[in-house]
Amino acid sequence: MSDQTIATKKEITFSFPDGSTRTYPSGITGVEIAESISGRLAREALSITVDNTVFDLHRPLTTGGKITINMWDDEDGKMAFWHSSAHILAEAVEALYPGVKLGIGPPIEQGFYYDIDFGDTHVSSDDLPKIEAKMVELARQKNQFERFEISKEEAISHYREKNDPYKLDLLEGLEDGTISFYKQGNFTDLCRGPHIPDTGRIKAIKLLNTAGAYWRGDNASKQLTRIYGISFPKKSMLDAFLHQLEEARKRDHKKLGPQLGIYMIDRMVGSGLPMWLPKGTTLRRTLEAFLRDEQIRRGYDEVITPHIGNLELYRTSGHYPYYKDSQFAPMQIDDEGYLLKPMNCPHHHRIYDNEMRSYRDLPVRLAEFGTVYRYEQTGELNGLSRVRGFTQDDAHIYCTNDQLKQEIKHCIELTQFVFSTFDMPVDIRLSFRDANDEKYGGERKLWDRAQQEIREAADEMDLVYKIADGEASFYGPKIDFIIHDALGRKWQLGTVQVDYVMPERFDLTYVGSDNQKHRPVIIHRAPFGSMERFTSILIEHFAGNFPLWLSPQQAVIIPVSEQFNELAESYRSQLQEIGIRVKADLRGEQIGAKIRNAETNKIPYMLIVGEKEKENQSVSVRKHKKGDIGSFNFSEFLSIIKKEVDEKVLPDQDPAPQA
RNA sequence: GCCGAAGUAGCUCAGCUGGUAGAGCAACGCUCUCGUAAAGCGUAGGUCGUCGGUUCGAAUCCGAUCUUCGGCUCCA
Repeated sequence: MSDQTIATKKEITFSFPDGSTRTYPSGITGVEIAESISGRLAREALSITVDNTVFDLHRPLTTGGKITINMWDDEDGKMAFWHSSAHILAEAVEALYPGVKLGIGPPIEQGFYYDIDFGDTHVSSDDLPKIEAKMVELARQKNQFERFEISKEEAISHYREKNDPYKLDLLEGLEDGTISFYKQGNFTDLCRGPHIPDTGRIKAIKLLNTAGAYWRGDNASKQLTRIYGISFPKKSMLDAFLHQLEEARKRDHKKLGPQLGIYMIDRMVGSGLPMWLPKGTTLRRTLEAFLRDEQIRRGYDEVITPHIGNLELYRTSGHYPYYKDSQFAPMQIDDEGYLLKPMNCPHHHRIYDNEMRSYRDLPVRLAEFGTVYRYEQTGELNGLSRVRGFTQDDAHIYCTNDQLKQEIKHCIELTQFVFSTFDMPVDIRLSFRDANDEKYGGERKLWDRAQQEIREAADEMDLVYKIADGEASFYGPKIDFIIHDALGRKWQLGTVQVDYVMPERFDLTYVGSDNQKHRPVIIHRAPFGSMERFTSILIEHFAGNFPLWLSPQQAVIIPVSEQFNELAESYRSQLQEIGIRVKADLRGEQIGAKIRNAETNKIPYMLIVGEKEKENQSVSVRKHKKGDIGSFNFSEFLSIIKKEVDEKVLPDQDPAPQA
């Protein structure tokens, strides 16, 4: 960069996001540009982006281009803010723990962290308030972030002197002439930047937790202490963030799941092996029925395959011994090795190969809710979302190369339909191969064609997508669906993957119109991914307040007193008759207690019956979280509730029946 | 697997520097027969995750181990 060049009389022109352009003398800084527009802009600006490169606001600019002055709401602004916060964290730690060695301290999606080698000192979350207080003190000093460039040689001797092996390791990968340092207060760090103008912008700081993290993410190298934190330009933003955290904590499926009777994990059965309780099973079977019906409508055939398979099957697929470390050890049966199945595909491939396939039969779409077992490391297990035994909503589509594009479209369409039912927005990522040919199997020519067709399919469906090079699986490119839940968190769920490798390995063929054998291509797809993981996300997405069609118990009948138990029973059987999951609460409790009980169990409908209802065959309806919605003729209510189930109405868009 | 934290009644939690466990809710029994988020009284319930050590004495101190939580690594 030539920004060190003293500004000449040259003029440079910037174009702003609104399309307007302005001309300034070369060497002008971002702050000065902001000031020329408004004082408030200058006060709140955090960084400036020129033609996709982000600069400090105090950096003299010598080339014009498209600029954005980044505020808190701009991604580039926020990243600079959190990056600068990480520097303050490091400054505070250096002040409190002299002699520590610093690793890296980047901004992340929500906040920042710094990896630090504390030597023999143990730092735990108990120490965070102290560090946090120091950070606040340093932030208040309003120290400027000063940038300077130095030679690689100087940088190396600086860190030799400080005896910091991590920074020296980082320096090795850097070119001379591109090395910059940033200094604020008493702290200097090797850093590419950019940073916010001064520490005073940071008004609220919270250190969240500590964790071990391997240097450079390599589990063979030393583990450093990572401190996570977040910071904001306003105290109120921190409060809102903490409130959001609290919300997420309340929705935690590990808490809500067992509480609502969805699942349990029992140490005698084994960790990572969840058991679906009756209510959870109802929920899961309802989800499965939903997807199964859609699949049948779309020409899938359902199959069922065993939970174990001969080791030979997995040698053929290549999964054994390649994934040996993440599988349960094979068992010996009559001199042969058997494996608890880690995926369903090989079984399905053998079903495909069971008969002679003609091009007229294709595509063959085999679907199975197939349970698989994988050995996950103990530290990885997490409620329902990371387990050792789970069920995939798996399917394999065997088709010709000419059918591929159409089939990809079908899969995308099904996946989108599924997520729209839950009102979950979806991001689409096309995961393609990168230049490292070593990583991939199958013919390059076929890959290129598949990637082309995936892209065409996405374009023809007017999808908005991102392309991620290097994210493909080893056997083919794929489309990943990343959904957003009600709290705005992102989860990668469904995938649609193209596979050229397995047809070769299993020698799968079909007879073409030319009477010659041809290779089919396989699409692996799973909209939910895994029933366990998807359920965990559903629980958190809805905070346990499931839409009526998914609720394990859809209604409870509450007689005002025991005198009306008979009426309650009669209503219950009529509701059950039309397929509603309903119970009558006939306990000798008071009505308020029964209602409270139903509310805490998140039962969508509470139907109160007493004298009035007995007289005119009506029902007083109370909705979960909404309260009393009035009285209905009972037979009228039957059709209302039936309709709500059939239409899969979501809790929020709920057109509450008017009394 | 690695770093850090935590495990007391079904649940939520109390139990100070060692003196052998306590509350609320839930459960069960009785009374109340009740109109939209907790009726009253009573009963029962714990070898304080497990094993070992220190001590006259351990929920409390030490060690090991298991499980869970927050991360790291991994994820066909």
